[in-house]
Amino acid sequence: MGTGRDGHLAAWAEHDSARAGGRSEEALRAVDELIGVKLWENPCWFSFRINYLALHFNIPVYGWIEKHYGLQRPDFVAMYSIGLKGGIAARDICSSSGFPRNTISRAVQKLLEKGLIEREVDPVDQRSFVLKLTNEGRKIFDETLPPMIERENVLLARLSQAERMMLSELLAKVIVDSKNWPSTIDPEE
Amino acid sequence: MGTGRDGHLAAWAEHDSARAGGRSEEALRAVDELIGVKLWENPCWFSFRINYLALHFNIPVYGWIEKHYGLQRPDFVAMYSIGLKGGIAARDICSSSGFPRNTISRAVQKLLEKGLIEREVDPVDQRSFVLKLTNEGRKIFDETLPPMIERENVLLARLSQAERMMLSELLAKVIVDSKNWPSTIDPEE
DNA sequence: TGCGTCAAGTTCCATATGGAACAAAAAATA
DNA sequence: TATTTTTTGTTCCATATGGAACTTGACGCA
Repeated sequence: MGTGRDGHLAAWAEHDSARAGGRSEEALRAVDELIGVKLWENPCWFSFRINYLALHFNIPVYGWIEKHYGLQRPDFVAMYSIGLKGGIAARDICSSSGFPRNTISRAVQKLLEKGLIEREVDPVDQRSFVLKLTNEGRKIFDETLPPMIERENVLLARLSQAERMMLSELLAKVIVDSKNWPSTIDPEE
Repeated sequence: MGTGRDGHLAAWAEHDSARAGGRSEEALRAVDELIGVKLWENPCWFSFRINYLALHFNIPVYGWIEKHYGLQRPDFVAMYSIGLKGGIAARDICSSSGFPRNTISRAVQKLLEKGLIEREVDPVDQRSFVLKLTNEGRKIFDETLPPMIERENVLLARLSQAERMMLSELLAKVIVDSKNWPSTIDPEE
């Protein structure tokens, strides 16, 4: 664990050394005042950075998709998931995306109505359905990929190829451990 | 820029080398099937990872906060922002958190009603208000910090201290560039 | 000084969202 | 086998959410 036994606040203090190392005077002035504080003087440095980046990907990308295809975020997330791996069930989309069952249920129905996916009863489990993209769905999937990738490249523009690989590996290493994360914070639950 | 001129899909191909390098056979089996695909065979590797991590911080943390303090996400985000830097205005919370003006406006009013913050008219701009935590607000801020930091440590448990610093610096380097990101994807806007 | 434009915060309103209860099938248990 | 418990997807409903219009004050410019 490392930092665990030192208590909660130790992590903040330890992280201070990273602050001093990583921050240039130029960087301090480069960002908005409060963003700077949230970036450099924030005990929850990780969650702010993650959320800030997610935000600056999601808002433009999902805004654009809704405007052009009439699909909102849960709809597109479902379609994208099916596009990445055909034959999955709604439950898989839930667990990998974090959206609740009912939201994904609605998304699936909307995609069916629009003719972007099709489904048939899973032969080995009569309750659930096997989901696949239609040609129409695949077309949209293919069309939306480039602007999404482009947005990622905009965000990552300052990182070299080596830095991107390093970032990719670090984030993957964290996520691979996700099966060990308790789903709640509360000890008494 | 680097990858920019190679076109959109080049980034995916280039990233393939990272995949082969970073992924162990153990890692492949360690995560849920679809999560594995989204992690290792996803042209939008960055946004998935960021969103997945944000999710697994936000849901337990904000769920716990709402349950214990009756504050929802925008409320707490506003309070946390003010706690990090007193004297800010609502507009600052919007730009650093991505929540729209009306949502933050409601959050501020709720915090005022609960006596967690106080505000006075900004002397140099009669339209806006200077926001500060009350003692009560500061108390909640202090109480919520440890479990939030603890949740970060749970997520980052597999990373060494050196890896955390590396991750911290890489993410910061990306965010410092955020002033250069266009707010939209659409070229014709 | 007066006028048009912009920015901060609020209010209104349509709807997207998620919790909870539900039905049906599968799995577990006895 | 019979019975309980879990899982999958849907429906219902209260409400959180964000777009758009609005008010008021600041700012630019003639």
